[in-house]
Amino acid sequence: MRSAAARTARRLAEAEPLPASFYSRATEDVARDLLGAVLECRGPQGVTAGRIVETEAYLGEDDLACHAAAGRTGRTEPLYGAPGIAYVYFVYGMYWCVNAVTREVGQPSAVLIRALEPLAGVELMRRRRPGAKSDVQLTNGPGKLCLALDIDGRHNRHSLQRPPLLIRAGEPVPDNRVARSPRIGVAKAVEPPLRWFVEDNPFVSRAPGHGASRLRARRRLT
DNA sequence: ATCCGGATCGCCT
DNA sequence: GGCGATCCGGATG
Repeated sequence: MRSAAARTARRLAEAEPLPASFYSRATEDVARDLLGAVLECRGPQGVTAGRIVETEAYLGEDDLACHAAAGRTGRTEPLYGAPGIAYVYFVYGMYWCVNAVTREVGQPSAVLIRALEPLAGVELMRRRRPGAKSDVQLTNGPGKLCLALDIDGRHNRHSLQRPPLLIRAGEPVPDNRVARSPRIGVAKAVEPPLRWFVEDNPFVSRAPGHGASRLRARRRLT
């Protein structure tokens, strides 16, 4: 009853949090390297965690799709903070999205976590996402994963290196398993492609494996 | 498979 | 006043 998957989950659950230096780099590099890392949230109900399989880079004030394009405001303040803290924002009047702040203090950029593959606390996630028709729907989108892990405004500006919210090192994803595409839901600044995802992973928010969007969306790194 | 509207509200123009 | 870094359910091909 001790499957390889269970052992892997256990090892990842005990891995060290990624250090601040991991985030003090170009936002594109952080977005790519966050694939495979483990996002974990602890709360009164227990621990939930998942492997990051999809990310997007938001580059700063000159990136029209980045919230920092509006400049330094109450909302965007965390983006100007220390690399390695969380930027958690409220959208569409009902959802939260979580980012990891990158580069350096005063450089307002971040990586949006768009999808997870559940690793721990799946039962808890199911209770928090009663409408999900399958486990894939638990965390295959930025708003969904925040509901499943119970991430919200309380976590805004919180360090990602200690509980209750943290990102641990995980199994690295090789280049031949990584694909890029334009960012989702972004009308402005479609180029360059700033979305990274694990190819063929079923938990990616928009599976590029079907339909006409396939050729457009799928662009492997190697 | 794809398109569309509704929910719901903080934020910036 | 209008619009989102979204999600869901229903209609349409």
